[in-house]
Amino acid sequence: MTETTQHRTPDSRPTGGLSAQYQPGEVEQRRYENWVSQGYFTADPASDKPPFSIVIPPPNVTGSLHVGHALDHTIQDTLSRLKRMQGFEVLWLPGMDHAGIATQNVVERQLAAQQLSRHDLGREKFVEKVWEWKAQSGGAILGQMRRLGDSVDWSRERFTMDEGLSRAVQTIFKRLYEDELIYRANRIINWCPRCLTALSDIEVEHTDDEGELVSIRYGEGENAIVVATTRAETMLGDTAVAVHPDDERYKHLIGTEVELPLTGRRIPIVADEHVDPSFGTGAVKVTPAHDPNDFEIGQRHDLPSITMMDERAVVTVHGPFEGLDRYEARPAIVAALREEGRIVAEKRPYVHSVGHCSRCKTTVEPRLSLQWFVNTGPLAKAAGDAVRDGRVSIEPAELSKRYFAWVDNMHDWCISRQLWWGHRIPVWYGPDGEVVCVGPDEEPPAGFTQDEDVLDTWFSSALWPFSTMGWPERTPELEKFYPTSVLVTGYDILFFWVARMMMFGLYAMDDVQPFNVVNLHGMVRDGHGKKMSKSFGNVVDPLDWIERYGADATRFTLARGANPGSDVPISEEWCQGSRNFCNKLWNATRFALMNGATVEGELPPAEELSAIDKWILSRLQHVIGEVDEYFATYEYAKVCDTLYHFAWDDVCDWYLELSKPVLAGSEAANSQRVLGHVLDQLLRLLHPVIPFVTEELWVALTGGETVVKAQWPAIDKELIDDAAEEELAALQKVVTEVRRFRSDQGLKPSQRVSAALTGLGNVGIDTHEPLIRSLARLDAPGDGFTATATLAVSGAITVDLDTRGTIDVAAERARLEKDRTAAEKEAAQCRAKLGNESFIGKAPEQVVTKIKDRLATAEADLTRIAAALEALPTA
RNA sequence: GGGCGCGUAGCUCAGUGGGAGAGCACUCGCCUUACAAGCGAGGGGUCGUAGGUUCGAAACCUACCGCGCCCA
Repeated sequence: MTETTQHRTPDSRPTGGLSAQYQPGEVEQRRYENWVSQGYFTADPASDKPPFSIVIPPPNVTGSLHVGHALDHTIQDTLSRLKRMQGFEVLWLPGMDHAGIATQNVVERQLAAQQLSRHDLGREKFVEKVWEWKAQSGGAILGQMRRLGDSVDWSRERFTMDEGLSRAVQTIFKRLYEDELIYRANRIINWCPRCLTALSDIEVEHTDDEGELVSIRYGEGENAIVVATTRAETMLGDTAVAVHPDDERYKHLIGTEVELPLTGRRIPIVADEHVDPSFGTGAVKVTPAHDPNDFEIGQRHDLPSITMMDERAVVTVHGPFEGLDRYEARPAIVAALREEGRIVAEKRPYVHSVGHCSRCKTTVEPRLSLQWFVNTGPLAKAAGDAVRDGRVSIEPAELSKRYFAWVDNMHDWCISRQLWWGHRIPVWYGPDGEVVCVGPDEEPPAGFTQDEDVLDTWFSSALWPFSTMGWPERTPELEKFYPTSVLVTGYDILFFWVARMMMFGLYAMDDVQPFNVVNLHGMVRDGHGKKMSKSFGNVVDPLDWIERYGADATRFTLARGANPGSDVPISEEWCQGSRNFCNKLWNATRFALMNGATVEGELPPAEELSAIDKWILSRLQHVIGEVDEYFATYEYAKVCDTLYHFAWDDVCDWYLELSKPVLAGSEAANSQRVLGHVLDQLLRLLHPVIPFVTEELWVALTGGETVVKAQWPAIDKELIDDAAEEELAALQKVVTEVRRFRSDQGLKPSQRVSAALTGLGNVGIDTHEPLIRSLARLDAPGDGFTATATLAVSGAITVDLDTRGTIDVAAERARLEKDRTAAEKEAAQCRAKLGNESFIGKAPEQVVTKIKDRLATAEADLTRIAAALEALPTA
């Protein structure tokens, strides 16, 4: 298998230098570099063509191409290439995200290997170090995008931390600040005790974890009250116990105080509507500094907040527990309470929902702290309205419900992060508590110091559709390409990113939406629909597939699985199938070249064409129409499926086989031209999904410069030919029936059989008799022809075969009986319907007619099957 | 707990009122001058369960069972 069969074909016929098998590795790099150097992907804002633009969801600078990117990029590249061929000026803008926490973590890990922390370097040196890291190791994904074939405009690559984008960040921050849409406040936020930073709500992942539920008795005797908690350690920070105001069990206690165990503090018992009387004992401990719900209860009842842990989740309250980590403190405190006889019940394990840092998986600690927030109210309203009024459509539309649920209930967005890598908050503080927000071209007053925090990475990502085009300047790019045409991304970041781009885009761009369409795709899963995970060992590395099967096969596998809104299962077997498909195209084109296929000159007029040529041209028109329709509705799987079947079934299995005799003869010219045309069009249609093999083949076939710039096929209604399609359907039926007979009879393909065909004229295919004979391997009846079997094909065609007396009667009887059973079932179904008066009376006329036709066909079949069975010799 | 979605062939999925489909897998036969990464033929499904609407339900409605995702 290692040796290629490059010169196996007779060299008398030109093959365009194509080997017997497609070798993607040899083609891809060469083609890609050529496309880029020719400038095919460079967008021109001054162009007269209508614009089509996509901004890439910027991958993390730390990232490498995983299979999710491969899907996302395949779709974007497919759309970009399609639109380019359709005559649009296409901008697909690439770039990367600085990925605050992720990148800082990477560099900190490197420092840790040298026993250093970022504090040893200091802020300035550390940030320098991160830039160094980026220069050396960042952006591996960019090279990998080339291998996938991404037709991005490399001349416009951007980075969220580059100068222009930083300027955009500062500009919008100041605007929002001045519009009072950004504020600073002491709030309870999600805190990662490992990353030591605040997180926004959506950077927290909830999972059901095993914990414990401990019931603790506060107070003594009649005034005792039992609270249930999963976080016993936080009792050190309790400032109240809350019950529901209507809870009869506790009415007498409302307004009284109990002693908080282990501390000697006395805390009030308050009534609050938000307490669920059915949870636990119906009484809850209130720790305003360490729980978001408790924080709100605290606000409503004016309770003090006692912070009992530091930023690393270590207990800071003086006493025996001071210095213990939260997980050490929990059992220690439970033990101490148990000793006092205060533990009433313990449930272990107790499964409940726990939040984790989306970056490092550490359990999030709610923490009261001073942070910056975006007031999302008016921004989220506008973001919802843009979808509601149709300026932005979400595809598939069902997912817009989720979008509304999110934007209509958005919490204020915590945007400050206690990190060093990111856009530093442009707010400066004066010696006397002055606060100044500094714009891009402004200087802070002397003696002021800048806020230490940086912005959430998603803050700059939210500006991506316009910051990358030069905003806040009014650039030709913005003029031409904003709003962007489509945003392609996974439904998992609808909230992270899409909603935020909508808010900032509408705000910054005078209420013009950042994109017209949001095309959401699913998550890539393994061949059994399971989530890919390292621990499960089912992760596909797209680069591995590209290496072994080619970028086109990888892309086709992904696109073929991409049904709207649903996840995309892939497996290596299916990728092999895609590779086989590319090879099929390769060989079809090779065959065409060996047989003089050409794209020179006009197509011959219909009246000069054979039914076969007219048929394939007609089929092609339908396919063009279907592909256009499916692209318009983002049905990538159906685009692929349609083209796969047209190419393999119609073109290769039938058209090429039917054309072989003509192409080998002296009157091949018309078919050579039609074959050239069909392949030319087919390769164009496939190019957006599988760019490399189509480019190689199209150039070989047509001698053109590149299929990248070729015009997208348009339907020619003149070429639709129903008569030719019916004719070919009849022809296919005869051939298939004879093949089935041969197969059932165990006749080998090499075994020629004499046969007489009658009745072909009944369906107008008498002229195709030689073809039928060739495809079904039937010889003309010679002297001494004796029919030993008769095959009655529906449509009054009869094939008498001379099988030299060796007919397998049992096999033939079985075959006919199977046909009879099917026909009987069909006839019975039809009769039942037609015998139903309600059906006749209420069903539409064309349905009734159709059923009548079906019955007639079934009855005719039954008659000929009965005759054939009758004619069989008895065993 | 709230919301959304899904149960169709061994696997993964199309089909959304009128003849149960595809890819892969499987069985049988073939080195057939483009392709064995191929060609030809075939087997395989009470469309999750139970009711209902309808002349007619895989599709529409209700309930239940099972699974998934998002949010709290």
